[in-house]
Amino acid sequence: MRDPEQAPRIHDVAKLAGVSVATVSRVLSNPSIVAERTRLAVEKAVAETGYTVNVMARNLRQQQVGGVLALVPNLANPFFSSILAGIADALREEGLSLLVLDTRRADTGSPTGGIRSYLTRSRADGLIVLDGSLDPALFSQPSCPPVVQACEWIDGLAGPRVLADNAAGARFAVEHLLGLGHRRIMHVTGPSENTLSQSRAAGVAQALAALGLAPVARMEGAFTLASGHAAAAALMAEPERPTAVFCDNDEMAIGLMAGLQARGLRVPDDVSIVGFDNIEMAAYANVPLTTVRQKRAHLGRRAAEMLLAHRAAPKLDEELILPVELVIRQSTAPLQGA
Amino acid sequence: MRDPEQAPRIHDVAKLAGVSVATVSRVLSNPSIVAERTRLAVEKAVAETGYTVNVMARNLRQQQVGGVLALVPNLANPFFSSILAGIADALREEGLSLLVLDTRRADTGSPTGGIRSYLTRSRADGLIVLDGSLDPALFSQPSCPPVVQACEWIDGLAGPRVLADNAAGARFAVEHLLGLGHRRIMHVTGPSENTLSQSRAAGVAQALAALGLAPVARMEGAFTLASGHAAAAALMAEPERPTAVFCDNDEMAIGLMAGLQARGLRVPDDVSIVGFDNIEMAAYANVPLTTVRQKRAHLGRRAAEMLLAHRAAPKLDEELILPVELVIRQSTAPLQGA
DNA sequence: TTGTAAGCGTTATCAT
DNA sequence: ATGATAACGCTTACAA
Repeated sequence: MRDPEQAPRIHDVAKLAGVSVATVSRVLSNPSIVAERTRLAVEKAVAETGYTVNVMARNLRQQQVGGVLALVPNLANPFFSSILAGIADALREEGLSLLVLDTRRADTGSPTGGIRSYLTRSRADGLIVLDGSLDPALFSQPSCPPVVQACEWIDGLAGPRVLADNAAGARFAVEHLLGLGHRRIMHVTGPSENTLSQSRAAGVAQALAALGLAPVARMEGAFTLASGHAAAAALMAEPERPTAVFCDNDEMAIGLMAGLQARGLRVPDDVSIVGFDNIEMAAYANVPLTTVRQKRAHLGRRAAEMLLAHRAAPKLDEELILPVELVIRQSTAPLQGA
Repeated sequence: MRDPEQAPRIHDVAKLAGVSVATVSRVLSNPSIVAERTRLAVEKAVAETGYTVNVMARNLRQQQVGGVLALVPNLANPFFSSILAGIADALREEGLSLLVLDTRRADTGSPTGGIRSYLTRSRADGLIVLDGSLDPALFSQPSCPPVVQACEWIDGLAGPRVLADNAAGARFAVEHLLGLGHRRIMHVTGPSENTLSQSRAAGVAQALAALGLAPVARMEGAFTLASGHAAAAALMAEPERPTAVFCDNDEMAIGLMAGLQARGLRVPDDVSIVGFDNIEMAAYANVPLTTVRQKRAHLGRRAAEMLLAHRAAPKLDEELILPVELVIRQSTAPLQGA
């Protein structure tokens, strides 16, 4: 007899039901191909023993892991975690687990050394990469599972991607400000090497070029509240003070708003502000924030779905661009005296 | 010859190095017990083939999963995701993966049915539960791996826990308001069935009882910006309008602040507000928010460490209470005319 | 329709 | 110090 503390195995169920292990396996995975009599007997035995399949053993046999790994730059950042929520949703529907690796923290020690060991078919059935700053060489090993890039992307890494329409969002934001009569506009950007920053900068340039206007002042931030707050000082220092600011995300916009108000400027009376992302807090900011909405959970879901689709039928280099839209609130107003 | 597309197996390395698979395994897991000559030969063969162990096969053999599952009520909520970041950190140092399950979303369909199938030794080496609303019966199956409760806890589920000192935090908050002369205080709580809400309510009661004061007005919220915003209307409707509010988290405090200001009340001149959590946004709120700091990532890390410790030497029912502290900013001021 | 048995790729026991 | 081999628990040809 087996130690009753141990979890029952398929063998125990088979013995109890008086059938072979193969039949038990069939009942569990494809009940229709087994006779009703036997099926019932097996189901009874399963219930009695409390048997559940050993997922590890099944995965080994089927040469799959049963999980997808998401690589995120900062798990604590709500921007990424809401994308993860969408990914988790789509995966669960397919019976897959979500594995998470925080790339910034994992990197300590050897450069990309900590990460590399996770990028194997034996550890994940697929990869969803949310960190555009990773080395593309990481994904070139033959043992690397299929990859989908989401939200950010890596220069030099081909393959399927799901992105928000960053350029269009930035264009909408600046067009909105231009339409309100603003001409001295400042752009508070993310890090210049970040791919999101780059395409948003392109969108800003498009909006200006369409009206034949010169490029605007720029200030590089870090997507943080603190860097937005710091941008307030930079704005005050401009020889001709901007009347409107487009920030590459809502955190910087809210930080900027706080910084400007602390210096006695009013929003939107003295300065109009537009953000990007439409985080929940945007609607509850000091002055409700005009911003560009992107559906983060939906983006995550689409990325997961694309990964699953590519496992079945790899059509390389598919690129999905999700629409964004401008949400106008109270942080933007017509230029005074325009 | 083996299909060169396939990942190399330990067998391939052994053949190339002219040794047995056992020796290769030893070189990888315990190099010191094999002769230098052979070790070098094996290492050379490993490098040539690009071999990495098949983690799944190893896990099956060693009867472990190599990962810990975190059960979170809402992955998109930054409150939880920063705890996850701490958990992930501690796990990675031990070579374990972080698996994440969003319990609210997984619950769709059968009650707890979606979740139950994840709570097996064959799917996770351990569980970290961040959702106090789950059914304790879920964890009573014999096949359920070790559990540590973190942040929230489940009534009726014994076992190790890591909690912030919620009662003390609430007490600090109310003592602070009382010290400023406030007597008409309102408590905006989380859902009444939530364990956090309960212990914070206890802390509030302690602070009042110490001064022989009567219980304060209460308004039940949902830990969301929107519910805080809604509390503003409730506050205005009170027959004797409160001069100070303690909110069970910062989101509600910020929502409330926005709601009050929209009604023409000033913070802290007309109403003082204290929050809980010290989310990053608290310092950048309209009026920088006085709040109770709890170190979320640290809490997550301690929970993971406790889980790992219990795997080795289970000392049941350990309960770790982490200190919290009051961070005084500008949203609280002495009672006018006190 | 059901049973037998060969793997999946390791690690660990037992010899040598 | 090293090699042969039996597990780990399951799925899936192939046989019957």
